[in-house]
Amino acid sequence: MKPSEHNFQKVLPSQFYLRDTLTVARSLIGKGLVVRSRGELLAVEITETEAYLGQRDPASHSYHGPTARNRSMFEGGGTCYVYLSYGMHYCMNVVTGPVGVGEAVLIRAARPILGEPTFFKNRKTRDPRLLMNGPGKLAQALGINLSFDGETFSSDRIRLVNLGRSTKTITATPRIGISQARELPYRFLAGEV
DNA sequence: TGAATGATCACG
DNA sequence: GTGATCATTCAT
Repeated sequence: MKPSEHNFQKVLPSQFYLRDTLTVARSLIGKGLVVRSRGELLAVEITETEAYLGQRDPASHSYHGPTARNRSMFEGGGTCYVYLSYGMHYCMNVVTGPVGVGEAVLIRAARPILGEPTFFKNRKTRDPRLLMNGPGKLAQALGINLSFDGETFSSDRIRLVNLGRSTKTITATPRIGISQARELPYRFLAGEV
């Protein structure tokens, strides 16, 4: 389907986010992320995610309970949690489960659907492979920053939608860039490894 | 392989 | 208040 034929109207229902976090992480592969940035509509298809299981997961920001930074992780399924990573990159998460639980899915990578010229401009690269193949790169391409923290994924500004596609193969592997619980296969990718 | 770069958090 | 750590990226 050409980008112009998308309407991005099939917003994911709140029920989507209330399932088990690993299920949500897997289900987000192939879904559409739509962002309105300075009046321009941007859209990508999610290709890589990681689950962070809250207070039972030592690698999760919410492992030690609520803090000023992770506050939005506890605000319930469908909330957007954005944080500054390594002092220079933003990373975006989809909160899952009921209010107070503190679980979320990190969006790690995607492929462009709409707004590609803006993505290249934001990323300052010419190589399509380096456009959004990492959480910091994805956020930079989409213009995500802390002002999106606490937003809900059914808003006009940022939303998650069903693209009506099915992803044939989804692979699970260990998570990237963590030092705790490295062995757990909580990372999900579209396709084979 | 390591520098960049700054917020966060546990600890005392 | 302090220092180790960090759900990363990029150039070397």
